[in-house]
Amino acid sequence: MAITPGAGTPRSASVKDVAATAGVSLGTVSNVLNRPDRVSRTTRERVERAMADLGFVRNESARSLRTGSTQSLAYVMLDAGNPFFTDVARGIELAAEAAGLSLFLCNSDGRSAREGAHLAHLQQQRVQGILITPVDPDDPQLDQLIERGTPVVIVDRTRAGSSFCSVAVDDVLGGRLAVEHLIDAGHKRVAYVGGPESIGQVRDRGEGARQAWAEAGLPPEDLVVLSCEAPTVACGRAAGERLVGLSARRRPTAAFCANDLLALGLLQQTISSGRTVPGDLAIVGYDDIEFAAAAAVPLTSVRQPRQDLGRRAAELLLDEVGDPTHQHEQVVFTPELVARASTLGRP
Amino acid sequence: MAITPGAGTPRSASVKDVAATAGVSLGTVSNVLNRPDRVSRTTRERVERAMADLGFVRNESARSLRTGSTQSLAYVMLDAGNPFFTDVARGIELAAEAAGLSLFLCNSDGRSAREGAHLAHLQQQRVQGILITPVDPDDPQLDQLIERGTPVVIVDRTRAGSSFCSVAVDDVLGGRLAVEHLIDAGHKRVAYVGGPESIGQVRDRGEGARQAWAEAGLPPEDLVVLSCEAPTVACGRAAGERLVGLSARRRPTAAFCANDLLALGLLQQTISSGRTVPGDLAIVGYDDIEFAAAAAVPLTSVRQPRQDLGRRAAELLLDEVGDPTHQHEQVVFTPELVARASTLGRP
DNA sequence: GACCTCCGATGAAACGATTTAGGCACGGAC
DNA sequence: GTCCGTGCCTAAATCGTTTCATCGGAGGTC
Repeated sequence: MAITPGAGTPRSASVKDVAATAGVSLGTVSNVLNRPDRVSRTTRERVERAMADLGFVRNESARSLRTGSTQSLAYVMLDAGNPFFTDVARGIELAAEAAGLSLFLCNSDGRSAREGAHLAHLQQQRVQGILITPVDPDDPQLDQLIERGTPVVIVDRTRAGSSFCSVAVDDVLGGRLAVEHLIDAGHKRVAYVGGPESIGQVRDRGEGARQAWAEAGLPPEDLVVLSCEAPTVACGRAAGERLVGLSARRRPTAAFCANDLLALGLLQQTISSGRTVPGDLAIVGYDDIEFAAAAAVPLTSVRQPRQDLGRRAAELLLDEVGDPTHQHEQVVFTPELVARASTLGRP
Repeated sequence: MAITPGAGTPRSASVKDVAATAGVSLGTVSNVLNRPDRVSRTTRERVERAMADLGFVRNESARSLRTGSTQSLAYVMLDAGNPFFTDVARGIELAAEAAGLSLFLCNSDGRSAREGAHLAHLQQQRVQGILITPVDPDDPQLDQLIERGTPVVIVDRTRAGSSFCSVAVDDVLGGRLAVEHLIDAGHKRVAYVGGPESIGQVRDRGEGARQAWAEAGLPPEDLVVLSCEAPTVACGRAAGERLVGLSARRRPTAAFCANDLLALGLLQQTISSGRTVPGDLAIVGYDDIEFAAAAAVPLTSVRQPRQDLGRRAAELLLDEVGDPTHQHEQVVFTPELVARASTLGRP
């Protein structure tokens, strides 16, 4: 009985094997792969046949070693569990696909260390470029990437200097829209439920809220700021409990939350504690994720063009990769308020 | 005035440059990188200094070409927008991180073509192994991967043969749990809102539902099956409209949905059309995603150990990669019903 | 028949890391 | 003084692909 040769690891066929099988030279196989028009039809078919027979799979490491470039981009997400970022990722993916590149998604999960590890690895992989929503936009590792030749585009964050392209949404405006909407509805005491101040978004949205409040001539102390540890559903619930604890005189009649996760948590806590939305508390969220509209009391929210955000970011990156005269650009999208039952229902 | 040398692309430093700068040979630099203990302290420090000065970044392509293996895994997700899969991904990531490997996430978005492109590319990259929730578990491309030496673990799906490891949850049991719960609550007419029958999960959960129904001795025609195009929030809403269209005599008093997205859509449609949950319609979902508990009427749902699913899958893959005596294994987790207000509230 | 052209195929030289077989210097033991 | 270990380092081969200068032969022209 014959013993299977090389039963250990079959180690896949190389161009050399293909060349031998097809009876041509190495260079010809490579031509079939990369410039099929330079090879005669009969030879090409013979080579393709050999590839199929041997189960040849091109070794991307060797290819990119030789050519000095890869066919991939990467997006380092801040939180893969937040639908906002997965929608952004989808926009990026569409652009990458259109350009014939593949996209790797990495999740930093809000942890600097994890982000750093991903970046180091991507740099070693020599990806064409990196899109990132950074834990900290001022992280010097980002500068180091640029210096060492890996283009970086910052997504949904901005940075003071301009050695990067970035794509973001005007969060100050978003904050204004939300609070103006509440003021128009007649609310005189409003809570701003934010995440930690370390997040630029949270600061900007709060700033927009304050601006709108001041312009309406309302007393600053009636815009109550609640800080949360993290912009999550659980923290939104906790914020709801803090609101209940306030005396009726000081209790806001409306809340603007820094994102939809917070808003959904707050919504749930409010309803399950027996109060009504928007009767006892009107709620505005931010991001307009799909679940916002699907909440049992559909959530008024500030919509960001998530997919466009991703697409535009990828386009900027591709331009930077392809065009030596590329100029860095800071794109700012305009958000839009989507009013739904959580602020519109009868009180 | 001096002209910046090589102003085009700086082309990063190689081990050769480091060796020249540090005044040692190439091999020594490699030793510093891979077996620092074999290098004297003074030499090592000199080399490390040179690396820092030159901004040396190891070229992973060259490394993996030479060593024949990479330091990465990949998870090809079916739908990155579904929190269920992002939670699974997190479990995988934890295991990968623990093993010192990096994880690439790819999103097939339910499209075979996209999935195929990702798989081909990953194979060319020579990733150590692939975890996948496939569009079609019987896709021959998966067999081809195995044949050509890339280990594959199937996640949240199963396959008849056993040339793969797989990790899944007992969906028949999950379906039973859901419907038994509704029967216990006294419902005599129940809808099963499923996705397309092409999805194994949808079939299995439906099968469990039918089993429970039959065992309770209830007439089969009172378990109404509604098929949806896709298991999404929008389709859940549409299903709600179809339910409303039924005559009061034929209209179910409860619905079991094949996943939480469907359930949330159905919940929203029901409430916004002026009916109550669970009064007019009790609802059970599946997956117990975070948003299920956060819905304004918290959703009863069948919980799957999502993160454990991912972790275990990654462990199986790592075992397959590392252990030549590896035996394929089909792990099946047990789901659990989490009862909440959407079935428990006063009618 | 000599010469030129053009197409297609060839083979060797890279790319940047790892690995392995050796080489050199220094010290200690006899 | 010779011999042998030991500790550190060097030099060269290698991984699989792409690229580029080159070569051979078929066909056309004078």
